[in-house]
Amino acid sequence: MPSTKESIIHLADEFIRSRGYTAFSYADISKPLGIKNAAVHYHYPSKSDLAVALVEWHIDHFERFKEKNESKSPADQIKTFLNFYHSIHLSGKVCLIGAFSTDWNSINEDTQGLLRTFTNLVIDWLSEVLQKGLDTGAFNFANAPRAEALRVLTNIFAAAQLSRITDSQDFILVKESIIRELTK
Amino acid sequence: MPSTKESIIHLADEFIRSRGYTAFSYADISKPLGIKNAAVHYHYPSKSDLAVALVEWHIDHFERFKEKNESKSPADQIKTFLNFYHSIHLSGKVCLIGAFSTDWNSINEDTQGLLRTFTNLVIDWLSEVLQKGLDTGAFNFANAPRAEALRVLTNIFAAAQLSRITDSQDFILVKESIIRELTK
DNA sequence: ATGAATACTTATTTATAAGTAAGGTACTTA
DNA sequence: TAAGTACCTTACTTATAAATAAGTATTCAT
Repeated sequence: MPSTKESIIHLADEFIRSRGYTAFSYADISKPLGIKNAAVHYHYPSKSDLAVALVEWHIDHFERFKEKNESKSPADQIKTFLNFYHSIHLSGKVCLIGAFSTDWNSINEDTQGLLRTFTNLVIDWLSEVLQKGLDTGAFNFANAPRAEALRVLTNIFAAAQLSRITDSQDFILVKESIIRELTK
Repeated sequence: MPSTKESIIHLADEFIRSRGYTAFSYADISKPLGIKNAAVHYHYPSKSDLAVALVEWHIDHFERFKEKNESKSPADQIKTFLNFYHSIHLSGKVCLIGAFSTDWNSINEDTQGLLRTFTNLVIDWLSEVLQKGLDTGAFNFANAPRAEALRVLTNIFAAAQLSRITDSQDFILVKESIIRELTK
């Protein structure tokens, strides 16, 4: 059973990634938990403390994701990564990077700094996996690894955003074309 | 000299694309114009009326963009489109699609519907230009036109978002790799 | 000259947001 | 057993948001 503190983070994640950082309040969190908003302030005194804790949670989560998948082939690692975004798409949300990138001017410097760390962690991991796939002949691309990583990342996170609007097969079109292009 | 009504739209565009829809208020708009917030309500009774008007403005603007560039070659049309996003990147903002896609659950149905129209307008235009470039031999890609259009669009709008976070050459890396891939 | 439309202001309402001070309860450790 | 400490509630403050009702000034057509 998750602690109140964990439940708060979980709900904050839900709201930030479905409505945006400025669009949710402590009342949105306290109500479903059956507590008062002052209790949320007890665990996270300010909204930016909550934002910081959320990014930290995602950093931890991503580190575990890396470890869990490090023995897989580059192709399978990329597929697992894209499947993670597929589940985001199915939930109707966007990813943390997508959410906070548009909320950039509404978050404080600490959150911005941690988000930069997190984003570079993802880009660096993608670069490494793509490079490895290039070395083993599993992938085929002409870009520098970081450029290719950026293209994959921007494609997939923006696909999750765009497909909220067009409400179509667009996410799947993008996802499949990423795999096709990398392995062609 | 722009009318008050035009200035309001312009400021709303600034705020929505730099901070997000939920993060700005009528006071943010009325103050720099030297008017009262009730005057903003006079022109746009509710915030969603303002959102609808803004999307309509972007639709008009995009139609004019299409007309102005229709005589150009496919390669130049794509470059002009990417340069438009480059100016968004330099201004530190994101595009309308990027902004409203993360604010999706905070905007009303009318705005959602118009935004869907606008987004498909952009995707359809990109598809056509890409197809024409394929026919004339200027471009080279294996995807269906819509899939290729989606990849270009998601790459460039997410690059504008991502480069707010990483604060680096990442936007330019993505932009140049799009052109390189299309014309290789 | 007048009445209507346009473009506002003044003044207010209602609701919600973020945050805090002070207190209560229960469990825990010296 | 007394003092912490963790985890809350009650009750409040301060600020801001969206929206509206009613009034004012200016222009413009008849």
